[in-house]
Amino acid sequence: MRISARADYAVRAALELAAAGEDTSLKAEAIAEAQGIPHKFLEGILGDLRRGGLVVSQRGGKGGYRLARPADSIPIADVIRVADGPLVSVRGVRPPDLSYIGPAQSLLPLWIAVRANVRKILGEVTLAHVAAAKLPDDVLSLADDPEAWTNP
Amino acid sequence: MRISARADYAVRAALELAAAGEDTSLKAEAIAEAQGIPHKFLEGILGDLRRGGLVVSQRGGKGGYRLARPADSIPIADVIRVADGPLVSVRGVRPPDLSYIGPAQSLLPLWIAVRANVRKILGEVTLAHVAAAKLPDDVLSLADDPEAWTNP
DNA sequence: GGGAATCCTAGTGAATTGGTAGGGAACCAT
DNA sequence: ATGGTTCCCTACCAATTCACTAGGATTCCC
Repeated sequence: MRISARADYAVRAALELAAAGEDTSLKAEAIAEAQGIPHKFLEGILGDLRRGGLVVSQRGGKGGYRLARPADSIPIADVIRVADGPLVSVRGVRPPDLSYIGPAQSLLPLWIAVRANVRKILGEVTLAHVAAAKLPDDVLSLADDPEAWTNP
Repeated sequence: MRISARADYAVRAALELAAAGEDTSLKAEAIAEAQGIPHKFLEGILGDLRRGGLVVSQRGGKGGYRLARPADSIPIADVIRVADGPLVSVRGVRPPDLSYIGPAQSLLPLWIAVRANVRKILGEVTLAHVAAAKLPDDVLSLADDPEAWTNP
């Protein structure tokens, strides 16, 4: 289960905008430098976020990007979907569109369960949560287990 | 969050072996046909499973592949790791090796929480569970929610 | 108008993913 | 021991992703 560079970069860029405040706009170059993201690559991602309605842009001398809505109304899941497509996919198709035969039939509900769990977390946590370093309690309790930080 | 074709194919192949029984061996071609997997591609995956100690192989006329251990002792997570590397990764690196700065710092515990949740499910469910279509209750209850089957 | 920034298109190269091809090596039965 | 069967290995191909570059058009503020 791989989270792509696009998704990671998109969330980090959105977090910079969240930290700046809803009515402060940042230039793509400033975000790129702050987060160590290739700046032209980031421009393409910010374009996706704009077309997805999550940020608004302004050209010209005092231009830049800012969030289109309050940071506490934007779940991480929304940012990932807009920048990178479906939250969870198997071979590029989303779980309900899969079809398995024989002894693999119960794989479908298994993937669905995994997706439900991922949705629960990424749909609950907002940009405001992460930017303020105040994750919800149920998420924090998952990350608090030292076991969760060990390798395999 | 994408589950690769390799991972999906590997699990499905292992499920065919689990359904066949621990001491019946199946030919790669038979598995490929049963699950609709490109057979030469599958051969490579089965080689990984063999090198990972999950299956044993036999060449020659009555050859094929069979599970190296009982199906109820092989979690799905093991199959995915052996065939496809780390269970969850961000941009190809596993969460504990990431480092974030500024307002993105709390992304790390967030990914850790997501990974912990995925591990919990895929580490608990075994090949025997899926092959017998008898998922554990906690997994089943996640998949039972009709909400979990809807698009975004 | 001029400068500054976004926006759009397009192209390049490396790495990964998904898939194919051919042949060598081992095994079993006759 | 020979032949057929099957695994096993290496190499190759195509598409996609990632990272980066270039150039120009558009829009905005001063």
